[in-house]
Amino acid sequence: MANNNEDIFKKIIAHAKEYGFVFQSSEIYDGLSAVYDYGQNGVLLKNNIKDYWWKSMVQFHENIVGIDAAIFMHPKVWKASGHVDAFSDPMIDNKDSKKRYRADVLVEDFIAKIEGKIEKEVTKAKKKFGDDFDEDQFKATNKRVLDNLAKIEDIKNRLYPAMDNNDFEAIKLLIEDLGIACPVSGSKNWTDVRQFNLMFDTRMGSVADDSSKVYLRPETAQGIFANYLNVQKTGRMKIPFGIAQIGKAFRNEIVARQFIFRMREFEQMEMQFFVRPGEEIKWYEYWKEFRMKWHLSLGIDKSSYRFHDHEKLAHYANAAADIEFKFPIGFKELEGIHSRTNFDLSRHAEFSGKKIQYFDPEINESYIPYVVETSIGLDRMFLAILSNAYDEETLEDGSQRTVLRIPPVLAPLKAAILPLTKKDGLPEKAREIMDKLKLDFQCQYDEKDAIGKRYRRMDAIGTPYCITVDHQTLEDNTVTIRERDSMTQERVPISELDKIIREKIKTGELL
RNA sequence: GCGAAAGUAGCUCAGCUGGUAGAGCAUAACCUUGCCAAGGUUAGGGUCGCGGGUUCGAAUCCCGUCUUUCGCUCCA
Repeated sequence: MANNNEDIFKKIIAHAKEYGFVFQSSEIYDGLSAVYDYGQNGVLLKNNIKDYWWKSMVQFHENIVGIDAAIFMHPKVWKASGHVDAFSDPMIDNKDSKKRYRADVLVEDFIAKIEGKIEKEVTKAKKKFGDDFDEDQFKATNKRVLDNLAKIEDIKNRLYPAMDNNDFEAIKLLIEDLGIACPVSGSKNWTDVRQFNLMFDTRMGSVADDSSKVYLRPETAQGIFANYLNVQKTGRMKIPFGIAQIGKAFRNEIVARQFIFRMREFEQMEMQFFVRPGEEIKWYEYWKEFRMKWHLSLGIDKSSYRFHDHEKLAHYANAAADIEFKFPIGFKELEGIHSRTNFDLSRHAEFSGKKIQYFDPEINESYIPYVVETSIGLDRMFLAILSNAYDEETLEDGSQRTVLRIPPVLAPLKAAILPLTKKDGLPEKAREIMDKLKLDFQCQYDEKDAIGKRYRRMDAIGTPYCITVDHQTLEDNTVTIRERDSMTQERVPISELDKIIREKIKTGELL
């Protein structure tokens, strides 16, 4: 069964490439690891997902507005958010146990062990000498203690300068010299010390010194927090209100795999909702429910979704849950709903020196707003839609077709216009219809190959409706409209087409 | 990052122990048919992932490298 799911996942990846949804980046140069491009159909699907999200969050909520912040931000933003410090530690791996440690922590643990030895000596001596025992004097005279203290001094004199200078070779050498072994495997078979900063950085301006270093944002949220005052003031926003954003973020993952599930460059759709302190849990519950409703509005089976409440909370959160989706690779995080307290805004107030406060006239009080965040991975949503839609159907006559049952509102193409034959004026008539419909819908005209084959081509990219122009069309201006999932056809007047398609697409749309 | 496997046309693959690359499907043009893919004719498309070595000669053997897949590890 697990194998079966893996196979399906592989098939979906192959299908995504074959039909122009997702290509590996720079494929002609052997590809770039964990970076992907969206193709001619992929970009349409992706844009439709964005649109569906944006409408439900911004257009349908009077108290939510959008922004589009730059990817570059002032470096201090990432100091304030904690991203710089949390991810600049030197790490070392044990090759036998495959465990990873902070290199400096390994050394400090070693120091702690020596300190433990000293402590033991002291306790022993205390027992021996009783009340007359002078600890300081003992430490200053006992040889074993002195040796150990000198050793600690020695280690510290090597460790801290090396840490300050990011001299990883020196740290590695220190670990080797001290003969530190892995607590799990007991082995001294270490990799080099490496720094894993999840943030990409680059230089701004021409001077290549440290002061011009800027990061590619590892999350879009900070662009919202940094603009909180701007938006609240210029938009005359009253709490509770939200700021939404769709945009790219970048994380230099050590291991990024599983197709577009984990990429180094990815896109988030986030909304930060600012609330009165004490009301955050109420809103947290509200957004959890609302976001789940949004997913279910696409008509995907309920059993494909579940909540996963976090037990271990991040430093900034007081409640957090994931919406997980049943990907072919198992239930995985698709969206996060987090109650972020006032951590971010307070930190930005502190680091920027600006007063980030909201005066709440209803309770006559000033406060730093609390934040409830909804954050969904656009690429993951794309993958969810794609893997849910993929179907290899065996028809009544025993033949097979591959069909993407993408919700019509998200489908790359809404309709295909197909003349039944290439002559008798049918192409001309079909072109007429195409020219009219393309003003409202993404359509494709196709006259190549047998009609059945053209239907299958459209099935493979998830086009929900095929409009076929036949000889009767020339007589009474009606066409057939063929539905992707049921493969049934109905005959309708050309003049009604745009209305009918609009109505059909609307089915299942949110709110 | 560690370990294992793989990489030949857009896709799926063949090419036996080294002798200078093939099929089916797909694509394009034309003909034929005309409501659920795969009729006919023709054409385009590959320095066999990349680099190096061995050899008279490498898709084939060796080394390195890149990418992918799986397992481990990581994932505020």
